[in-house]
Amino acid sequence: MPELPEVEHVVRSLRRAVLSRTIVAAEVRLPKLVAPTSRAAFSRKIKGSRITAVSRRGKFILIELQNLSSAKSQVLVVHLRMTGRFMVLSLDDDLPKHAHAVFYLDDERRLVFNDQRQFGVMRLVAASRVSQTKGIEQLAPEPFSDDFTNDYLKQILNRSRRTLKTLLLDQTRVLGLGNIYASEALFRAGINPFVVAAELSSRRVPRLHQGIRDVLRAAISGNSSRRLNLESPEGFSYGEAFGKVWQVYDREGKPCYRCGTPIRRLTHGGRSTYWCPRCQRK
DNA sequence: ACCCTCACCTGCACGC
DNA sequence: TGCGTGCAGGTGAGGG
Repeated sequence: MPELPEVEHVVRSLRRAVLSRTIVAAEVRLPKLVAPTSRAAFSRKIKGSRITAVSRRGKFILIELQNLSSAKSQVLVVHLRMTGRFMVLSLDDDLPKHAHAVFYLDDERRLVFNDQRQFGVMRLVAASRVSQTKGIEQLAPEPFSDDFTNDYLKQILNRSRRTLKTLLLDQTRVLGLGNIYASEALFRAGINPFVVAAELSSRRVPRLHQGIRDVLRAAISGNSSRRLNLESPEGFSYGEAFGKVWQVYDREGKPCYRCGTPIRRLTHGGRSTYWCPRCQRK
């Protein structure tokens, strides 16, 4: 589910909730979550580790662990995919239905990974190898870094015959957008989602660049204004609940906030694209 | 090298 | 009420 802003928010919440805690035991209940590592090996490696940092790269969550006995530093790399969630529960709380991993902390609490659709993945890697980890090594520059420039975006666009909407979902080209914010970024830029990337006129590239950064920034600050509380799992959801960031997504047939024209939706490749046919003419 | 389709899962909203 | 269909915030394998 989460796109970059939601992952960023999960990272900040994890820092508040579990930074400096030690994992006294780990229990994996869904083997494929940590495959090809066995559940036993995974638990053994993680047990007795202290959480020394929480960060992210794109949509990957990086939980840095210091092994107290061997002084070895490793990183728990987590991808939430569509429905993965972290929660912090007390020992008394019932586990939610899809709790696939439970980390017992040294303060009588449990960090729980819950994932209804079971797409999420977890991997332990040596700290020095995080950037070479499959999935991470090919990622595009962080959208707020100095490397994500208009020129970079222009080059990427020029090399592709795919539509803008499809290209924006490719994390190796543009990092951080998902199906919601790809539509939203294009709306903000006033650009039609079905334009072939290489055919976007040069003067529109900066607008797209701005649209991408603006929507991510707006979503991150919207999320931040309403804190994600890992301790009350029922108390939060991603997306619209966090602020009015969605201007076209899930608004088929409803009037465009800018011009009143009904928002349109098309599915291609099994994914919905939303746009305003007037504000985003070809 | 690129790009498309499908597969991975559960659950919900919808129409009949 | 039940059942079938389509859809859901993401990616990766496999094939053209």
